[in-house]
Amino acid sequence: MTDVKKPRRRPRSDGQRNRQQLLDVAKAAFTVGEVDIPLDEVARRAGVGIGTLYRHFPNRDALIEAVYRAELDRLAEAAPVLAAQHPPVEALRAWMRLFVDYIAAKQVIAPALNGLVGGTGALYAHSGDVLKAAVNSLVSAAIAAGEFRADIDPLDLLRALAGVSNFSAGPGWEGSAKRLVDILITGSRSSAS
Amino acid sequence: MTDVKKPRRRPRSDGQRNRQQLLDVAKAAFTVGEVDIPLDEVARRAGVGIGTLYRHFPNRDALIEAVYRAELDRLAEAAPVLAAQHPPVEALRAWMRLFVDYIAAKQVIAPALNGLVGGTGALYAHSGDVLKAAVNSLVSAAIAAGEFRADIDPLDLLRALAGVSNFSAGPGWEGSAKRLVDILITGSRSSAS
DNA sequence: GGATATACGGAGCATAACTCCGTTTAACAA
DNA sequence: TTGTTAAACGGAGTTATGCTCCGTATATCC
Repeated sequence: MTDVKKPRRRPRSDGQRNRQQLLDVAKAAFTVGEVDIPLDEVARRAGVGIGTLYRHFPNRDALIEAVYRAELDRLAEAAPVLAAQHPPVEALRAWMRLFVDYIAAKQVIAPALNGLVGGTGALYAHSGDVLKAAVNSLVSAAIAAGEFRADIDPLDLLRALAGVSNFSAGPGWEGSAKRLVDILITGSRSSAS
Repeated sequence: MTDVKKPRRRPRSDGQRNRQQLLDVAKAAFTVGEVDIPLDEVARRAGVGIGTLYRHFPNRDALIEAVYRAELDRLAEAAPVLAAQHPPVEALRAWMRLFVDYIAAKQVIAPALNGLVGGTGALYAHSGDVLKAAVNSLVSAAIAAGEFRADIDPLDLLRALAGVSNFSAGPGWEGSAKRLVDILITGSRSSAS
């Protein structure tokens, strides 16, 4: 019953190359706002056949997810680094701001996030976890240091942050988002009422 | 150049009836989670031809928007009522909780919200305004009463709230969302840090 | 160099969005 | 009530796009 892996052969080099090319093209398109780009077009730009695209990514969501996941992983990786460099609360604040910056710079996350939530939700199952773990560690540290109330749910903060990404249009958006980070931090402090 | 209106005739009754029927069917479908329901199916359930649907709503987004807008308007209307019944901060808290309840009860908003943000964005232009006005009045009152810091942007709170609607799956979600409301309120108080 | 698993490509199918236009009907006036 | 007409209807047909299928090509390994 155990899932046996028998990698009889090393994965083919052309396969990996094409896969990466597809991801690059897709990411580039999403970043420019072409969220609804036809998959045929993605394949064309990547210089591969449509069949190849579908072999690597069984459907549109799978492709978006792959792009999305890579970005989120990088964001999550920043958490431990920040935790090592700053006191708990400031580490959290810095991370949340990074989150905002990240969304502001690459439109990948926000648009990809939408249109997926309504779908299978399978994306969140994983990607959620990796981010969840990141905030979790930061918030736990703040609570352990007595800076945060013990009843703060890290997910709450993540949710609020994700919301901001939905509105990532409009001028002055970034500053607004960073103010929100401060509100959230302040509201979570143990000294607060 | 002024936009002249000459309603030579009263709008036809069957037209209005069909339009309403389409809205009802669509709302019902969305509420049950059938966000991707084919428009032919919507027309069929409403007992009208596909042509009729498209005359009333030029495309899918227009239909979703119409449903969505009606719901948001109702939510916005609650703001003045609550403001009359409670002191400023509590009115805001109550309204934000209503927001959460609303999302929890009817899945209309969350799924419809997604898949539209990535689109034309025209939806937010209006619907945003009506909600914006609602929160604005509540927050302004709280600031005027000296309960909130003067630099609080009502939109920040709205954004955070909208984010929660994205994660409206998973157990214990509602309680979590309400905790977030409290965090936001606490973080906005003038007494805080 | 031969065998074979692995990957490729793109024609073709299915589905769903959206258009077009001939037919029907509600509103109004005489 | 009946005639006129603007308004609305319906659904066949067009187009666009997601996705499948399978014969061909090639990287890997021996």
